[in-house]
Parts: sequence; structure tokens; C-alpha cells
Amino acid sequence: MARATVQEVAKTAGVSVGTVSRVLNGSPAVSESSKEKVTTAIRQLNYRPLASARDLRRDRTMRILALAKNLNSPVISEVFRGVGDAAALSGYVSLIAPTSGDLEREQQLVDMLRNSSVDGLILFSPTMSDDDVETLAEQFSVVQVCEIADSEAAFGVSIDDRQAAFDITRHLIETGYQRLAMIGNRAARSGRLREAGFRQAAAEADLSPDQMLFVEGDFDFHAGRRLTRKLLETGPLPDAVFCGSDTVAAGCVREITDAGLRVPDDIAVAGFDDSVQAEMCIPELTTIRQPAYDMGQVAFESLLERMTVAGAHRRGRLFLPHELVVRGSTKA
Amino acid sequence: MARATVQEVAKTAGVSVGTVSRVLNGSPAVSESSKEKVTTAIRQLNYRPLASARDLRRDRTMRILALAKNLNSPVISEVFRGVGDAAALSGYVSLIAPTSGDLEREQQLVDMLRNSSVDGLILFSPTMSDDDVETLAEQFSVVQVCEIADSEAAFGVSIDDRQAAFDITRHLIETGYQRLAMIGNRAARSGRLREAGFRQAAAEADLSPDQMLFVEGDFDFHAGRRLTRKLLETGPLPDAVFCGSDTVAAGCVREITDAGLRVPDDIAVAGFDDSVQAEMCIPELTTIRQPAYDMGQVAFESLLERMTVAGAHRRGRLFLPHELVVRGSTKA
DNA sequence: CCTATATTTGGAATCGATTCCAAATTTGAA
DNA sequence: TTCAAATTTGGAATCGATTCCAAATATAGG
Repeated sequence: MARATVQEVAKTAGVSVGTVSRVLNGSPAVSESSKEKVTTAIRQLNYRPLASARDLRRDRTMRILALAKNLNSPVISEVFRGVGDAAALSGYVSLIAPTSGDLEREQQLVDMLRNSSVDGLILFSPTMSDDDVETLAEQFSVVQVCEIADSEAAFGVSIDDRQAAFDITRHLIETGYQRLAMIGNRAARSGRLREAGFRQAAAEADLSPDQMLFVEGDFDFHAGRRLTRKLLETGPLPDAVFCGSDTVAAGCVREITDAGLRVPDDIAVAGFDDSVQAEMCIPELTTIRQPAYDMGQVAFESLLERMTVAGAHRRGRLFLPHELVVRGSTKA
Repeated sequence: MARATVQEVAKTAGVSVGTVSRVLNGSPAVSESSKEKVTTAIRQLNYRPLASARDLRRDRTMRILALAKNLNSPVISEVFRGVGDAAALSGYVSLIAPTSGDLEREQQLVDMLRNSSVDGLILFSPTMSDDDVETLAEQFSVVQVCEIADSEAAFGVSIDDRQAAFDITRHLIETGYQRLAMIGNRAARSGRLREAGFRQAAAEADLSPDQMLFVEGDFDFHAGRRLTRKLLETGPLPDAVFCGSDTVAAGCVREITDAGLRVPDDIAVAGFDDSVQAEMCIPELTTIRQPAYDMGQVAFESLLERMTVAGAHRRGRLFLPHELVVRGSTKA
């Protein structure tokens, strides 16, 4: 059975294509009797309007695309859940695609925006340069979320990573820790901001450079272990380690524990994100809670404005509030 | 600057629309000089073919959609990575959407297949009934992955969940454990199969019913803790617990440890999936490794066949091999 | 130089849903 | 019953890329 068209529905229902289309789109200018005939014919033929024809004529798709490097991060899946729910409320479908950090793949996906396969784009951790993002956003509806370069033209939705890192580092210092270390990730835009916050807090407390150890690498469990090992082997031991993510912190706690030391008595550990892993650690992690779901919602609202309002101004960051969560991995 | 069309490109290049289209699609029947003129005009106008117009005329989109309840499971993200890589190799774009287990949302997304927004569909954990999946697959290109009901008409790609659960339970029994418990999830198709495998292995070893405790609930960390608590409080203590996922197993280990018991000396724990969490536990988990990435690839290949080969037969399951991974959470 | 063949080109028709305008029909008031 | 206004309807034009066929041009062989 081939696909039915409006023409066939019209013929079956004994009306014109115009009337069929009006019924499909809920136009009030249709008599009850016509509406019923059309509805019957549609059911009978199992008819569905062809998306490409509709999109072509209407010049919009009611679809958006969200890009990220990976999907296995708790923050990302929560952000995208927020995006999806907000999108659904406005009648949009939100699609997700991972780029694997592959620039070519990312380009192919971004082309879905350029060729109007989707109406808007949400970027989580773009591989392309900040300039390319900027250029893209000049012509199309784009919103960045979480990972936003700290440049002049920055725009998007995130927490204030620098401030958050400052806050948690400050907490460590106030709790009495004096030899701080950080495991960061300079590859990520947020990672650089968190490092800046860490250094700022340390500097304001007059910690000397050798009281501020820093190592950096990927943001996964194994990297956390490896980097912690490096930290324990080289130089003097820190008394607290601030990790750029809970996953890294989990690796850190594990490595410290395996080395026969105790958390937080010998070395305290702080994470970032307040993901499930923060609660899976022993002891549970002191960390920064990101309002991931809310950020997703706000990101979509912001995108919606850019898609629908003609001259919506594109500049500006939106910071959502973060929260310090104190648990057993640091002393009270 | 409005969007350019083939017409405008043709005019700028001084050729016909036919020639522009031929250049766009790499037809050999174009002279070098025309090709160059067109290429220049395209660059000059920053032209991109409009997806909806192309899709309408060609009657295909080169896009597929993958659905799952959530994205935060390590297995799902790995499966979808496999799908995405395989799709890219064949020139397809693979999109992902979470349904949140909401039937209405799922319907809306499945409609993207019905209205030809995408050429094919990969279902991970459908909310709709098995019959509805069956009906859908009769008319469209659909492949199930991981979660496949054990019915007559079952089709899709997965491991043999029943056999895998049988294997790991068997391993527990052979290691010497005699009072087995399982934490399962009857809401999932795979969960029911794993329970069956567990029961079968226990039955074949002549374990009596009160040597086969069973509790069930969701598959997350907190559920794992809660269900383990239930297990510890009621009835006689098991000496080994088989959990339907690593995440649940992580909760189980944690709860047992917090209760002052030791893993595996007092109670052994086995997981399922071999996700990162298996390595994050103390001790690390004995578990079943699923070839998630490969399953994704195979699922796409299977879908590709259905999308392109006319009368491709749709029936049949494809089982990929699983692997028992023995670690410290059970005795050797 | 001329015909036969191969290569390249132009442009109308097409895909299917929407929309606009004019025409037809209904409704209501007088 | 009649006319004006409101409601409903039909159908052609439209969106933009592709494709097919015929026409034009180029190439080669004799």
C-alpha cells in the first residue's frame, strides 16, 4: 500500500485539497460535515502528511537539534531532558546527536541547521572554534549551553563556572585546608574557567604557588585515578584536592583510598556537578550542584525566542545559580 | 540576506538549474568549465540546498532516528555510538531522542518515521506494546536493539539475556554459593529474560525456592540500595546477590558494606553490563559484558538492509556474544 | 567537409502540502 | 422573498531541488 496524498484524501472524501488541508490544520472555516468526511477518509487511507512537503511550504520544521561530544555524562543527559521537555511544551521536537569530538561529523550535523532540516541548534561542547560558532549564530538560531567561551561575544546559558569553582575552593580554605591541588581539564571551556576560579580563591587566600598543585587531563574515572597517582607520587602531598568533575573525583577518592590514605582525614576531595556519582563515592562527595534540567529549559526558551522573534538580540550570557553541597569527602 | 535557491545560483553562474543540480550531485555529465562556474556561484551566494525540497523530490532523507527512554545509561550511549558510527559510514545521519517513558512523546517521535522525517527507526526500550511495534515494523523500517520481547515475532539485535543471566548465575553456583538472591526489574523486557535465566540456573542446580530470593524494582543506584536493604531485613541472608545491572549492583555493594558486612566474604555481588560502574565499585564487580558498541553497529546494518533492500525479511533475532567478567565482588 | 556518435545543456514537469483568491453557498435581517 | 453579509469551498499557484527528454554542441571517423 503506497503512501496516500492530500489529493487522494480529497477525492475519497469528495472535497477539495484545500478543505483537507484546512481540516489537517484545524482551520475554523470548515463545516462539520466536511470535517467529518475528511476525518473518515484520513483514517480509512491511513493518511499522514508528508513532512518534507509541509516543511517546504511552511518554511519551518518545528524541530531543533542539540549537539554534544558524548551523551554519557549525567549533566548532559539532564540538560537535554530539560531541553526536550521545554521543547515539547512549545510543540517542538528536540533531537540529539553526539559528535564524538569529530569536527567533520559536527559540520555535517550543523549543516542540518544550514539546510533547514531543523529550525534551531543547541550546542553543548562544540568542537568548532569560537569564531565559527559566532559566525553561525549571526545567521541562524543557535544557543550554547554549559560550555561557553569567555569571550567578548559569548552568549548562552550556564552556571558561573569561575564563581562556582571559587566558592568551593574558598570553602576548602575556610575549612582549614592549606595545601590545595586541582585536577582540571583545559580542553574544556568550562574547565579553564574552573581553573581560574580555583586560582583566584587560592590567590586571595595568599597561598603560595607550591601550595597550589595543578594537574590536568580528561574528565573520566580512569583519568581521575591516573592524575591522582601523579599527584601522590610527585611533590609534597596536598591536604585537599578539588576535581573538575564528580567522575574525576570518584577516581581520585578511589586512588587515595587504594594508596592506604583516608578521605577526608588525610586528604579531602571535592567534586563538581553533583551527579549520581557524588553519592556513590565513599565517603560521599562535597561538590557543586548544577541546575542542569533548568539550564536545558532556559536554553530552549532562549532558542525559541531567537527562532520566532525577528530581531531578537543574541548577545549575553545567562547565569543560573549553582549551589555548594557539603558532604563527607571534606571535613565540616 | 535571504536564502539562495538553485534558480539564483543558475542565473549567477549563467547556466540552467539542471546543470546546477548536476554539479551538486556529482553527475559526470558536466563540463569542467560549467562545474567551475557553478562552484564559484555557490560559494559566492553561500548556497545550501534546502533539505525539505530535496527530500520531497528524492523521497528519502538519509536520516534515521534512535529512541530510548533515557540517555544516561552507559549501555545506551555506547549502543548509539555504534549506531552513529555505522550510519556515518553509509552516509546517514543518526538522531537520538529520549521518550522519558511517555507514550505520547514516543508516538510523536515515531510519527517522524510515519511522515518520512526519517527513513528508519531504532528502538531501544519502547513504551508502546509489542503488538504496536510489530504493526509499525510491517510498514516501516524498524529495528529493535537490546530490549526485545521474547515473542513469536521478535526481531532485533541483542545479547541472549536469558543465557547471560544463566551463565553468571551458574558461575555463582559453581563458585560455591548456595543461597542466591536476585534483584531484577520486571518492567523491562530484558529484565524478565534475566530473571528467567537466573531461575533456570538455580532450578538446574536443585536449589529450593527459599534458596532463591527475588526482589524487583527500578534499575538505578538508589533502588539498588533500597532493594538490598529489603533483602537484608527480611528473610535469611543470601550468600550471593545477582543484580540485573551494574548500577543496581553498585547500590547493593554499598548497602551491604554500610551494614557492616563484607563483599564478597559475607555476601558476593554480581552485576550486569560491565559499565564503568563495575570498575568504580569496591571491590570491582563480577559482571556480564555486553558488546554494546557492536550491537549498535549491527543494528544499523540491519536497519540499512530494511531501508534499501525491497523485500528484506524482517523476522529473526540477532544474538551477539556476551562475556562473563570475573572480578573481586565474587570469590574466584 | 560531412555524417554519425558522444557529450553537454536547457527547461518543463514533478514531488505533496499549503495558501490565497475568487466563487459558491448559507445565514440573517428586513 | 430579497439582498447583503458571513461562511464555506474549489482549485491554481507556490515552495525549491531533481530528473527526464529533447535540443544543442562537440568529437571522431571516413
